[in-house]
Amino acid sequence: MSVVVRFAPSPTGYLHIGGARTALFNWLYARHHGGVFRLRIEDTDKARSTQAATDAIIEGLRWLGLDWDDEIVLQSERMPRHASVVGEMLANGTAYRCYCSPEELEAMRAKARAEGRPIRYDGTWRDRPASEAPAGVPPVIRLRAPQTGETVIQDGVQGEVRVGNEQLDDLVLLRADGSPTYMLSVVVDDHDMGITHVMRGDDHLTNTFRQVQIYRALGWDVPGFSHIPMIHGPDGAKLSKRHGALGIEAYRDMGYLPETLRNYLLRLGWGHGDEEIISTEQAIAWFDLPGIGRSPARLDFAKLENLNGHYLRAAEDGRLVDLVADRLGPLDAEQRRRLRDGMDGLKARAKTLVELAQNAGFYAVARPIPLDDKAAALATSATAVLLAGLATALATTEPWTDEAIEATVRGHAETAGVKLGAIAQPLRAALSGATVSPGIFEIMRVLGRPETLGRIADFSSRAGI
RNA sequence: GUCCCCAUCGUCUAGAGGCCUAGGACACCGCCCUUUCACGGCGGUAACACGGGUUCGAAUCCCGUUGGGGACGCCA
Repeated sequence: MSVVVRFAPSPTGYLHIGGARTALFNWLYARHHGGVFRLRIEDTDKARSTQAATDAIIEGLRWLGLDWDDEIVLQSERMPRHASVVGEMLANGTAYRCYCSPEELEAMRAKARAEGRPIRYDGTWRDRPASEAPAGVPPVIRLRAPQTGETVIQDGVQGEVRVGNEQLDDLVLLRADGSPTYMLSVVVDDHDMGITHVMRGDDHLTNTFRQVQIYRALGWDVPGFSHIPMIHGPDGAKLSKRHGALGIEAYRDMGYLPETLRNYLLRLGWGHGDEEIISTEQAIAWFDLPGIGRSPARLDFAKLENLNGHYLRAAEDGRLVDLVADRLGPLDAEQRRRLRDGMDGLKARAKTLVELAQNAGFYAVARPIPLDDKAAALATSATAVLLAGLATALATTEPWTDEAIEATVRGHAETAGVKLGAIAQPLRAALSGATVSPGIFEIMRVLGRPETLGRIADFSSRAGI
């Protein structure tokens, strides 16, 4: 049987990190099995759903590189179908009308809670004849669920999970206003879309029992289920905005690469021996249910950063120039050329694009370049004299390569009788405006002779020479 | 309260009864490389939650405890 899976977010917020992982797992599963990955927007809650959220989810999936197959299904457009299914259930007796008011239900729940019984609908209208229905009260439609025995699910991750049917109650399928509930909609849509395997967050595990009951009532085949553990914040508590329940676009803005997120999210709750750095191609080849863990995982930004550093170093220079340019503002051809030529030294020193852009700034500024406090402190008459001498030597250095430049600098340090470090730091300050930077020989090569000499001259005049 | 799930270094995990003196990665600490900071290399600290079983033998199986998490809506 070919695999058909789906990602079904509700557009009440952005694509958060847990949702992104669920989407990734489903996508990987589909691609691994040569199946189909579909996207369904569960927008039946009109009050909370927004177009902006839908757009953000779609944009997030695109950015992550998770492409879906076929048309996007909007659950709201399928409401007539949901209602008609309930009509059939009403006709064959697997569902019934309930006229309880919200107040009655609340009292029922409060009583059950007080008496330590399971909190569930007591079946008041399960067998009452329609003739007793109160006038003018629109009913909800409830599932006539089995009251004895147990409901069992074979979960691809959690194994066999069972619960006594007395724990479950007659859930609402259709609201008083005629709109379908989530429980009903998911089942009907998954069935109609031909979903063979449902993979979703652990928080849905207990919902699954109820959904299975709906499948049974309808006489439909039950799909496979796999419930993946949730992602917790660094402190082990539920993910909050403070930690990481941010939209995926927030991670993009923090300077993480999509391939980093794919790799990191994959390893959060899934493993393949000791493998850590896993390309997407490799992930598709390896991903399957048995590798998914059963316990919840915590978000670890330190590891995310480290991984991002890895992918930054592996990324193509041209692409990084574009990404950095997005953050630095409009760049001219010369600035882009410098960034590109200096990218090698730059990318080894950054964990995120934010850092990369920050560190690359000195290549893009015009003379005289700004110096930070530590760099400015190095601009003394002594260092200025040292650099002025170096500038003279640099004026005739040929060819303008790292090696030749290095030889000139080392030679000048020797004739001046100072250690390389004594000349290297002020030089770094003059060229980059900071005391931390890529290698100075590389910087000079990238900057070119005129700019290099110009920056040194600026530094000297700043020191009053 | 009722039900369900989970439990290996600080974190992510490897481990499917003997290969475990518990492996890898991140983080942390040393050392090396070195003009700074990184990168890289080498080394180190660090875990089977607890208590009972089962077994010749348990991180691995069973039961309980504790601790986390989740579900109990006319939300999804």
